[in-house]
Amino acid sequence: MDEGMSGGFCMKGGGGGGGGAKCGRWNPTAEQVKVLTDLFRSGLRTPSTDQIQKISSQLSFYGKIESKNVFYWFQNHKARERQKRRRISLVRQLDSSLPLPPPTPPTPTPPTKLHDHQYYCPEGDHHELAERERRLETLQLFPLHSCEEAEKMQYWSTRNDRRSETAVFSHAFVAANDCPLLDLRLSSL
Amino acid sequence: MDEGMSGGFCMKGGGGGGGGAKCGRWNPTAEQVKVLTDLFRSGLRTPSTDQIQKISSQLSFYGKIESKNVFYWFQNHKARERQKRRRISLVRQLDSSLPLPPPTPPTPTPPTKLHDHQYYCPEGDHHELAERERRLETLQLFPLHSCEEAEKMQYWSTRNDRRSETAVFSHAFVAANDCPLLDLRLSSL
DNA sequence: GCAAATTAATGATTTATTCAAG
DNA sequence: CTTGAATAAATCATTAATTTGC
Repeated sequence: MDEGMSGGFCMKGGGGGGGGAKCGRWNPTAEQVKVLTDLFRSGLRTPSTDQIQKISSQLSFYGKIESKNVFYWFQNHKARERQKRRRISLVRQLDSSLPLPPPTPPTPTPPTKLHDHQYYCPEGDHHELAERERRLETLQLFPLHSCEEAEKMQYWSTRNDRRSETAVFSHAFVAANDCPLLDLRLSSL
Repeated sequence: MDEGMSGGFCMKGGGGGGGGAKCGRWNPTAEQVKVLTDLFRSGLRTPSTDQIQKISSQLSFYGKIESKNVFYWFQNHKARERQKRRRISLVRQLDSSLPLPPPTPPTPTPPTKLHDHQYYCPEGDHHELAERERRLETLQLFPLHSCEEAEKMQYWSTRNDRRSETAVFSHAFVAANDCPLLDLRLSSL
């Protein structure tokens, strides 16, 4: 069951920089994860090559890391988030977990406290997600969990802004640690 | 902003049967809590509307209760279990800073085409830390036995396979009590 | 022993995300 | 790019435990 401490890093013996074996799998540090998560949460979904290199470079400060690790991390994280959402939607396709206005007609006292909050989705007229969803069903084994463990910081986080991209980088790093605070802006390339 | 008023809803009038008295908020009975807890432990995390209604209906046997109470209970319980788990899991990242092998590949990776499609799949074993983290939490959460099955069943029970749902529910109730041994199967609705 | 005051649990709301659709 | 759907996290608020003084 153990993750396999891996008697030691086998390193990718194969082709230079190519043959990644299961031996020396990247094991991100907490700081690295935090930075990546913050970047993701800040809107970064598919970093460009340049961005990946910068990120990787800066993250190497915290520990061993390669560009591809960054690339994979984003790809996996994005995919996993999607799957999670899909599964949840599936589970509640026809329903809506909610305090729901009791379908039970005879409710002597319709609580005034029952504000029309979020939950509310009576009809189950979901789109034709059925197909793919049904297939996903069998694939899902575990509930869900996200590595969103970032502390709640006052991110203005404007995903739309192009500036945010650069700002995001700095910010993420600042949040992660107070050490390097490097600049990953493309302009600084 | 408008904080002062607080909830400001001492809504009374009690629900149907209840009679006035403590109507500020639901006060679950021991039996109700036991059933809910067993359902949770059986893997039920986000009950559907139908499930909520059934649970609520059956739990009303023990005392006053509403659907939303069930909904909130699961929300809170799930969140607080996770929270508890998070507190404990401060131990991680044991090998964050390894001396890393001397021969750092001169060409970590010339990712010139990251955006096109797959980077380059070495072995296929590239997962991020999220997986490890998730597994850890899962194990800690259900140290007793495999709850994975229950969860799987839960997800499967969406629509195609109702037997699973039945199984989960029956299981929970059987374990929960010694009294009514109620049946929450959809078919029994 | 009881009751007011204080603390701990936990039910109920609000807020901030994320992905998806238009 | 904007809006919709649906949480999960964070927070608020009330009830039950308990502590303390008489």
